[in-house]
Amino acid sequence: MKNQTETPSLSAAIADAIRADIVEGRLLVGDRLPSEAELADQHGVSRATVREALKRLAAQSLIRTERGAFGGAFVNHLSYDEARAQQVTTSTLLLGMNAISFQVACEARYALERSCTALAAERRTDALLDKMRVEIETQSAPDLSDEAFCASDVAFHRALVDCAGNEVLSYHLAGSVEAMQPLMNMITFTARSRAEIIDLHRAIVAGLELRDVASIDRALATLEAYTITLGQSVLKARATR
Amino acid sequence: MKNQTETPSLSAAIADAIRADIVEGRLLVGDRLPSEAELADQHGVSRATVREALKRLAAQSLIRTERGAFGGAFVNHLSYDEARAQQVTTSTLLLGMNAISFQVACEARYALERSCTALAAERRTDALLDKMRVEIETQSAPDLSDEAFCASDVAFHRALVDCAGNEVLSYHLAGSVEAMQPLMNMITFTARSRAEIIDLHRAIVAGLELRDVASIDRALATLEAYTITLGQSVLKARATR
DNA sequence: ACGTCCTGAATGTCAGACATTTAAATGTCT
DNA sequence: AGACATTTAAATGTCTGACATTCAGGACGT
Repeated sequence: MKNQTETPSLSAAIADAIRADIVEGRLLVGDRLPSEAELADQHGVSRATVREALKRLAAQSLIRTERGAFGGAFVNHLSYDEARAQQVTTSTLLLGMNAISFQVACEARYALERSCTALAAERRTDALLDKMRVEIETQSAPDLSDEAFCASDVAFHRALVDCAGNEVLSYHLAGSVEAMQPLMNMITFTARSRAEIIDLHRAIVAGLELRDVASIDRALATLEAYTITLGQSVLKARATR
Repeated sequence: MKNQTETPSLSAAIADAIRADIVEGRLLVGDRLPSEAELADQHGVSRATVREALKRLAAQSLIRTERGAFGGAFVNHLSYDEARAQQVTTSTLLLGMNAISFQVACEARYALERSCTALAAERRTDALLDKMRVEIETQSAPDLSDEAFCASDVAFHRALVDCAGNEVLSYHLAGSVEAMQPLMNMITFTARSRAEIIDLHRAIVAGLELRDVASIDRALATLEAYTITLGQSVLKARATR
């Protein structure tokens, strides 16, 4: 939690101080921070500087501000959705900026996803199985765009991880799956490859229904290998272009 | 990526616009943004508003600013360390704010961690095994504080996930393990429980050395069950207090 | 009792100023 | 020509004071 060996800007320092108050429990969810003018007084800086600090915290969804009488900055209740959205933004950028091979990213993604299979087989509900079947139907439409196919694919895997019935696990896994979407979007899915993927999706649903962990793991491993070959063919095509 | 159904503040809107430019590739790593004065002109707002927008982006490590001549705001290269630090902050807050049972968090953590065992057994290096042995030594010191024990525990598991030799996987797993640390810190480790944990750590190292995936998984499952009982005893003690 | 207006406190925005930092241009000496 | 000192300009960081906007709650009148 320490950085700034060089010129620590005041607004960053104030943001760090308030962030520590929140993370370490001195400020609780719903608490109201002092007004900008009061914070400026307390820290001996101008209101503009305090505002920059507050905007930093708002960007991390740590606080929320309300206008009007008895408004102000409040410690925000971080929901799973907000947290996942931030995680996805960060992970997406990380993948996009670090010259990560498609293979490595894919390997990580499916290794993570397999961590839900045992729990998912045990706890899957009919509602989630139905959702997965609906997505398979969607994916089977012949005139579906690549983007829509990818989106449905994400929704399918999202439902799979939700089967584990563990919100924390869902949060982590859904985030890592969604973060892969930009990489997946570069793949053009032929009718042939879509059929292959849909077959594996059906195998996953069947495995969940039978509570057969091994068959789910097998389907995911096959899906991983197949996705990697698809990705490599894209890269090869790009190289010879 | 859409929000603000209500009063979209200008600084938030400008931040969203620039963020989209970065995420969607119109601004590349290292690119310099226009100066604050130019951005203010372009968007028809004051410099203060632009600065608040830039601080939001800086809080997400999307940009970095440099002072002086030919300084400015540059699209930041997001490193694994920065990304993990953010992920940890977000996940820690999420766990702290959502009344998550220790059991659920623990279940998720170990489910995730087991996703690295197959690759780790295959790819573990002597250097990482040595690091894990050093941490076991550290944990064996009788006069170690609970915080130091937890810190060494995190370092041990960090080395374990690094054994998988996949940076992306390490990023996700290390983040989820570190995010658990505040919850782990509430446990007071007796000499007895430390010995138990250290034994399991030894079993993990032995399993890695023999490339015996099943024994690693077994040790992790035992560790999970044991950690959950420790956590529950803390909660029980707290309830009767 | 009920709507209307007013008021006060807070955030959101603006304009202009000054301080500080830093690389590059310029000048100066050997 | 080369090494060093100085100036300069562009940029961020900060401060000040002002005004706009929002909104709960009270005062007021009907």
